[in-house]
Amino acid sequence: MPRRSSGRVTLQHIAERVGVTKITVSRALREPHRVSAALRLRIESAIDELGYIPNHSAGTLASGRSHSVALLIPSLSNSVFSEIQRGIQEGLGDAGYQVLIGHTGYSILEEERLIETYLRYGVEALVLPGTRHTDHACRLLARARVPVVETLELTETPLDINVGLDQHEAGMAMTQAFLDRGYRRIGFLGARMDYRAQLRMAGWEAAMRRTRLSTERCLTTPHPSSYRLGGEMLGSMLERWPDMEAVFCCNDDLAAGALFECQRRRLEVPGALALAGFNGLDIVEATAPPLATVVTPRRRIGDIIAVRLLARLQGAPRQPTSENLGFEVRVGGSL
Amino acid sequence: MPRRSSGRVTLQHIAERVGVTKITVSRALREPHRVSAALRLRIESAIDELGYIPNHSAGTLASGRSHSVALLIPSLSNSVFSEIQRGIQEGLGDAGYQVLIGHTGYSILEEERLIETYLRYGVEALVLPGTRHTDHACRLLARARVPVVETLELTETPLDINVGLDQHEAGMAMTQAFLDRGYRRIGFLGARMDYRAQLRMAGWEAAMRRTRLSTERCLTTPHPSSYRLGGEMLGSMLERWPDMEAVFCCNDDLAAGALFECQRRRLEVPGALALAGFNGLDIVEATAPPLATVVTPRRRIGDIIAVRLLARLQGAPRQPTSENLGFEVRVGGSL
DNA sequence: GACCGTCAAGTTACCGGTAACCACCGGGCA
DNA sequence: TGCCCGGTGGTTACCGGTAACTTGACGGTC
Repeated sequence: MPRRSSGRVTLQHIAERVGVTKITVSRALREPHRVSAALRLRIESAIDELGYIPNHSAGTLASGRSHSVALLIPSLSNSVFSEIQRGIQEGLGDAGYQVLIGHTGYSILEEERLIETYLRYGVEALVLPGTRHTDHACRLLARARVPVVETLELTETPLDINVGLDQHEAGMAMTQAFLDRGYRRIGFLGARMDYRAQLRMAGWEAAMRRTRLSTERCLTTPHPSSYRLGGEMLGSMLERWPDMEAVFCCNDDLAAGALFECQRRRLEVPGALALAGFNGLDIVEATAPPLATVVTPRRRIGDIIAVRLLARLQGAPRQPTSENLGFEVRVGGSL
Repeated sequence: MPRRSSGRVTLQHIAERVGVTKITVSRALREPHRVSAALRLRIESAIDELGYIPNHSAGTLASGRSHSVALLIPSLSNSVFSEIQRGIQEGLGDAGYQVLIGHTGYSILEEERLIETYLRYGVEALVLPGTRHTDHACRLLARARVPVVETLELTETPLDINVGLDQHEAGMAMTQAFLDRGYRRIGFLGARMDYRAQLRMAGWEAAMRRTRLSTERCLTTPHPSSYRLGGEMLGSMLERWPDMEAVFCCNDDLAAGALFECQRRRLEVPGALALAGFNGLDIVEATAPPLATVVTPRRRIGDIIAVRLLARLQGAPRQPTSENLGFEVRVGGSL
C-alpha cells in the first residue's frame, strides 16, 4: 500500500492498464521506434485516457539530464531582454530544452541567488546578463561545469561563451556622431548606472577628451530609468548648464523623456538642443522627431546564443570566446 | 562503484566527511533545531568546503513538494506584467517558493503548452493571465488539483482564485469621461485584440450606444501594439474620418504613438483631438501633454494574488471567488 | 530504582522515473 | 540444421533525496 497517495497518474498506472511494464511505456514516449506500432497506439490511448503527465523530477533524477536552461534577465519590462529571450527560446525550444527565466532586477546578488537556485534545478546551461558577477557566483559556476553564456557587453576574460557588443565603443561612436555635426557642449544623462551604462558613459568621456572637450556636463542617478526621470534630469541639466547644445542619454527611455520635456519647454529638437538615446527601441522611430540612437542587435544576440549553446550542449568542447556582434548608430531626426 | 560519475557533491559526500548519515545532514539543512549545535556547525562547514548544492529534483521527488509556483505572462516587455510579477515574487519568495516565469506571447495555445510543462515540474500553483483557456488546458488544471489564479480580467466562472478588474466597465468609464467633456465623435483604436482589448472595446461600444452615438469609428488589428503602430493607425483613422473629435486607444503604447503622430501633424491635443490610453504606464505622465488613461492596480493585484495563494498553499479550502480591485480614470491633459 | 518523556541520530523504504543488461522470438543464411 | 541477428519487451538496480519509524542515552519524577 502506498505511503502517500499522490493521486497522480504514473507510468506504473499506464503500464498496468495496458498490461506491460513501465519501462515499455517510458520507451514508447522517448524512443517510439523501439516499441511495436500496435502497442504504441494502445499506450498512447491509455496515456490520454488517464491523463498521464510525466514527472520531470523523476526523469531528471534518473537520467541526470534536466532538458532545461536558465536565462537570467535584469528586467521584465524592457524589450531589450525580451528580444534576446525570443531568440534563445526559439533556438533551444526546438531542440527540446525548456528555458527557465529568472529576474535579477539588475542586482548581482540576486543573480547569485538565482544561479544557485537554478543549479539546484539541474539546468544544463546558464545565460547571464553582463560580465560582472559576485565571487561566490563565479565559484558556483566553475564547480558546476555547465556551459555559461555572458551576454550584452564584452569581456576580455569570458567565463565561457560571451556574445554581445562593445558598449564603450558604441558610446564613443554616438558621441562622435554629435561631434561630426559640430556640437561641442555635449552632456551625458545616465540612470540606473549598471555596468553597461557606465561603459557607455566612459565611451562618451573618451570621445570628448580625445577632442579636448569638457566632460563636466554629466548627470547620473542610481534610480531606474524612466520617461519621467528623463524629463526631470534634463530639467536639472538645463538649469545647471543653460548653454547645453546636445545631450546623450544612456538609453532610449531617458532620451524620450528628455524629448518630452523639450516639447513642454518649447525647445526645438534638434534646433535648440540635440538628443540621442541608446538601444534602438520601438519608441525612437515613433517620436517627433525620431530620436538618434545606437541600435543593438538584440535578436541576433539571442539567435547566436542559441546556436553556440546548442553546440556546447551537443558536446562541443569549452573554449572561452568573446563574440562581438557590433551596433549601428542611427541618426534619426534629433541631431 | 557508481554507474554514472555525476561529479556532483551529494548529501552522502557531506555525511561521510562529517561521519554521520545523510538523513542527519538533510535535517541540519531543513530542521536545524533537530540537530545538535556542534554537529550542525561541522555539517555547515563541510557543506561549504565541498560546495554542496542540493538536488531539487531529488527533494521534490521524495517529498512530493516542489516549493515552486508558475507565473505565466503574455509579454516580457510590458510593465503591466512586471509589476504583477514583483508583487507575487515578494509575497511568495519570502515564504520559500520559487516563482517560475513562463512567456505565453498572448497565445492560449502556448499557455496550454506551458501549463503542461509546469505541471511536469510539479509546481504547487499556477498563475495565469486572463480567464480564457483552451479546453485541454482546463482539463489539465482540473486533474492537477493545484491552486490556480486567473488574473487581470474578471469572470463569472472562475476556475479557482480570480483577481483583477472589470475591463469592460473600465472601457465604459473612460468613454464616459470623454462624453462628460462634450466629445461626441469618439473613435476606438485597438491592437493585438486579445480578450482584454476586446472587453475594453466592448465597454466603449456600450457607452457610445447608451448615448445613442455611432460606434462606426473603430479600427483594430491583430498586430502587437507599438508606438509606431499607434501613429499609423491614427493616420488611417483621420484619413477615413477626418472629423474625429477624440480617440480612445486600447492601451498606452498606442495612445502615445497617436500623440506623436498628432505632434507631427501639428494637431493640438486636446484642442484639435482628444486622446486616451489604458493601463497607466510611466509614459502617460511624461508626454506633453500627459495622456488620459485608466490606471490599473497592477502592483496590488500581485500582492493580493500572493496573499490568496499563500492561504491556499497553507491549506485553506478551494472556494472559487472573483475579486475586483477596481481602476482609476485619470484625465491627464489630453482630453 | 523503575518508569517515562525527550532529544539526537540512525534504519528502512520509497518517490517515479531511466540506464544497462538480459531473454525471447522468428527469420535469413551458410 | 545450427547459428547469428535484429526487433521487442522485461529485470534489476539506481538517481539523491525525505517520511516514518526506531534506537539509545539521559534526566526528571514519584
